[in-house]
Amino acid sequence: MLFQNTNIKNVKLELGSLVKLLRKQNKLSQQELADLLDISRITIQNLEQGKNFTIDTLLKILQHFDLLPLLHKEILQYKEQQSNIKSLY
Amino acid sequence: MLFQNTNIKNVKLELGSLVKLLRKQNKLSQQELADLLDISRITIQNLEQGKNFTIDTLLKILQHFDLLPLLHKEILQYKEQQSNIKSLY
DNA sequence: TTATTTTGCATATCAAAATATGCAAAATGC
DNA sequence: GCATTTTGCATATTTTGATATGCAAAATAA
Repeated sequence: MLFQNTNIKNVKLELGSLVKLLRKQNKLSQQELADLLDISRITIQNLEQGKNFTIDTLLKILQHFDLLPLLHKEILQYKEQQSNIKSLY
Repeated sequence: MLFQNTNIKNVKLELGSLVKLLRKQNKLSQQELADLLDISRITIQNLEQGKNFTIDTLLKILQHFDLLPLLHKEILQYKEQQSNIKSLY
């Protein structure tokens, strides 16, 4: 499609799409990834399809693909940035 | 503390800390933010304290502070980047 | 200080995420 | 083509996130 408008539903769909991409690039089936993370295949399936899910599920997956440090850094940087902005007033 | 080691628990704590920062900068109480998003104060309290929570709760909060487009963009960019890397092999 | 607001935490209940199982459709490999 | 693997989806059950309420501690304001 031409563009994606930003709303909660689409962000969840994109997150699901990203997880599926990472899983495929690592040549893992839903069941294999589920077993590695000690969660069920259905949980991964629901996440990949844009259903609601918990932050623990997402972070377990990101951790497996070594993306937790990157996310952690982004959060810390954004916090730092926000704190600095406030101090200007 | 000197540095934060990256694990799931700490990332959840940082996310909670970020939400609290955004809420305070906008001079909202937990109850006021909860009312605006039609969720309960306890849900926001748990998120801010690093407990487990759903992606819907987080995205509602980010949406309120106009951070959904930024997150959406980051996800799309990361997906694009990953796809390009794979095509090199 | 004192009064007011906000927050943290406990308990209990409700709603929904996570799970288990089975099976058909789709994708993959031979 | 056929066999195998993977995925999607349905139903039912278990687990847990979300909620409501009350109250004490902490923070804020007066």
